Amino acid sequence: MQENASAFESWAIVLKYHLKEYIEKIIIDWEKPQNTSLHYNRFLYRAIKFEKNYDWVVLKGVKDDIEKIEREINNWVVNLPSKSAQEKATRQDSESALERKVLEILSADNRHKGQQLPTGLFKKQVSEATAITPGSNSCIDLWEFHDGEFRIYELKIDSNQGIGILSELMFYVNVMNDLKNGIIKYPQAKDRYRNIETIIEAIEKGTIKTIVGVFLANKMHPLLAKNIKGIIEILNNNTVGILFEKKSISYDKINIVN
DNA sequence: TTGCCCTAATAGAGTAGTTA
DNA sequence: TAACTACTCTATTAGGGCAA
Repeated sequence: MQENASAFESWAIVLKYHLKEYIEKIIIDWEKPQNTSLHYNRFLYRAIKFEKNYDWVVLKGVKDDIEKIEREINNWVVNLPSKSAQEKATRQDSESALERKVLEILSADNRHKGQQLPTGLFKKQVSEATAITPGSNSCIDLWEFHDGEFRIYELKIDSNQGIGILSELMFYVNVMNDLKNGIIKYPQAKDRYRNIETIIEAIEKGTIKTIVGVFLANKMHPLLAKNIKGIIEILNNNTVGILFEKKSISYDKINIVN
């Protein structure tokens, strides 16, 4: 999803920004791969959400596959953390070490927060046989819930400046938005880790009003960094809808203070 | 020569499944 | 149910290509 060849939303957004006077619509077209895979399913989900979120995006790909995803999505569940996240990073300058530092900062107040929240999609129950998308290590870096706002942080260290950060964050935001809206669900589980009960309770009580995807990075890909305000403006000019005077889905960028 | 970008290889983290 | 294994995926690193 993060690789250049796969991050189609990222390229579409930056093209739409940098060539705004030339581009009215962006058409996403593709052929069915010979061997369909979990990655192809995730691509389909991402493509469908991209078109739903932005009225200038048109899907022209394999119609049967799009319709199949739309038909079955209500049966999907998201996997839950099966244990606590690792406490120690192997390297002090690693992304996971930075993630824990930021979590400590978030922990300074009383907001609900957590790290490494899985986002694998499965049909009805979590198992290898029922996997829809890659799920074993597809996780939201950090999350925070306060006053109706569910914030998803996508953290990148300075050396990781891929353009795919945008596609990755969009995927996480859409999964959480579908969870919030009851389109996809969490399965039953007796063991709960990483503060997941807070999220489940918030979904059940309907207290999540808005999802905010936050780019948490000092350095970004040049096509994003130079014009991040304009990029975010395009991201926020979506058609997802407004709840309680706030966008259901929005994006923001903050710098990491070392 | 230097710095940047990209790619491929590898290490590490997290997951589901299996077994005792 | 805990411990272990196999597997997948992401993050990280090293090295090559290219332009200034």
